[in-house]
Amino acid sequence: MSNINTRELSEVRFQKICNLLKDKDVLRVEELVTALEVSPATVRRDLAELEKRGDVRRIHGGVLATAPKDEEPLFDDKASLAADEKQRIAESALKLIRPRDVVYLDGGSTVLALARLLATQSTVTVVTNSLRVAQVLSNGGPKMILTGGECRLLSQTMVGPLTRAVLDQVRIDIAFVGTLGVSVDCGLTTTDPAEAFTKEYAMGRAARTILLTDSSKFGKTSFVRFGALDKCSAVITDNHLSQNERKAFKRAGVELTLV
Amino acid sequence: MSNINTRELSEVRFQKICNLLKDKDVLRVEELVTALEVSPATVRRDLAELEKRGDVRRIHGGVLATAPKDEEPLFDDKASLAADEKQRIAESALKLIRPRDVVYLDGGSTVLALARLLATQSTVTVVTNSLRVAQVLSNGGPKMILTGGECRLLSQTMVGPLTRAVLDQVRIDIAFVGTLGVSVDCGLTTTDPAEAFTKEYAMGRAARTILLTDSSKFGKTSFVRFGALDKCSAVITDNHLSQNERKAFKRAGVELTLV
DNA sequence: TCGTTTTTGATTAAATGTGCTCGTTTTCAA
DNA sequence: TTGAAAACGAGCACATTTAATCAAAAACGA
Repeated sequence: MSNINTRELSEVRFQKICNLLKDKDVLRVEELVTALEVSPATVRRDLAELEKRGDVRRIHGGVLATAPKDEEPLFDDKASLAADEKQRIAESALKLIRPRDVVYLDGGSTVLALARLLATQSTVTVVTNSLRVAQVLSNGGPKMILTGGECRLLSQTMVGPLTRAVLDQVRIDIAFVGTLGVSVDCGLTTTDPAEAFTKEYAMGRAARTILLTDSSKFGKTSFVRFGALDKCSAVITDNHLSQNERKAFKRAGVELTLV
Repeated sequence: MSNINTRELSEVRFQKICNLLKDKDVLRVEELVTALEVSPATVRRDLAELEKRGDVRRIHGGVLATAPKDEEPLFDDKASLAADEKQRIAESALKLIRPRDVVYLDGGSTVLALARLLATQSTVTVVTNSLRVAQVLSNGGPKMILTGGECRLLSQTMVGPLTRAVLDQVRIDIAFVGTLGVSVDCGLTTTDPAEAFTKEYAMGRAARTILLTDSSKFGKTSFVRFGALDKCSAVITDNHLSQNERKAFKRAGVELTLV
């Protein structure tokens, strides 16, 4: 009576599929058939359900993990992806800050690494639209001004036209911004229009803008553009950047700092 | 005398099911039948009850442990004091909010309790200058707008003239503010001038202002005044308020709601 | 003791999940 | 562009699970 009971519950399969997708971000239906020991029809039904939930993205012949690369990582990334690179980039960026500078810090994990380094400074003033930066600096350190604005859950930032109200009233010496995509063709891009608005506006208010981004973002293009490359006084990234990309950006007249 | 107590009370079974789910986060109905030595019908009835309580999630063929909700590492200092009173005050305040209201939430632990109750609402819009409120609502819930401004470490709020920039651009239906002192003579008082400025400014922008404060603040006077009592449409406090204070405020024409 | 209420177990019809077949769509190479 | 192979979705049959209903057993109060 319980010999057929070896069959798993559907939720367990869902879980397994998601775990398999963490190791290998594309799976064929046939692979899942052998891995889960169920029929192709069941695999397809499972994938349809998971797609409906937004956990995977189906393609002909298989399935992709959602959030391939240019999607925004959820705010639990902390020290996960390229932590070493982000740390080195942040340390390099710190050298550009002078005493008593007013520093703008954008959302994004690389900029957040810079915020951690600033926690012990006290002469600079930090202006930020990032709640995570605010959290890092909320135990003391530099004087901090928040931009206000509508709160965007995914990135934990304050974005949109309302941010202009505060930004209009401050002077920014140096702005550090991150990005989800940077390419020679499209410049700087991100997913959310309101987020893009605030990035662009803050850059416009700053005497200098420094782009901080790990090399994986190069050549990527996201949804909304928030500026051309020439808006950046400098670009700091890690030394895993491919030769092709280095040449392309060099031709475009962008000065790269690789750390 | 319990002659043949072969049967357990249902609550005992509930407990056992929950314990089993801690070891193994998915269980078949069949497993529970053998583990608890009851009929499938009883198991299903138990699961239905546990699901209604929110302790488990049923699926076809079995049951899942509910997602272990991320516990807030919230470093609650004052929030633990008079927690019951604050909770009751917050619950009473919640009734004053109508669907689609724009709600202003001030800093302070009593108002923070109200924010927690609003975390499941989605029709209201929250405007706040409190980073703690932002943290509570950062996992979803109502649309949230932050005022921006200078960050005050002690209270984890955004204060000062810069908050005006955003506040000027929003309409507030109902504002909930806390205080450090409330007295018939001096009205509402707090320690920090910049904090006082923002409280007063937000109150001026709101159609209605509700003061939420536990009874220990009555008769106290702090450093900076941020408004008279008649600026509040209502005052909600706990029922430990002394008779003397009740009379004094009644004479001053303030309507108190005691919970 | 009796009658009532609550809980449990059994029965049955409805709902759900799975694997199969079959016609259609997509992909890839000629 | 065209044709073959692979992949897909829809419908069907079969097995399992579930909800609804009812009867029996136990607990309870008088």
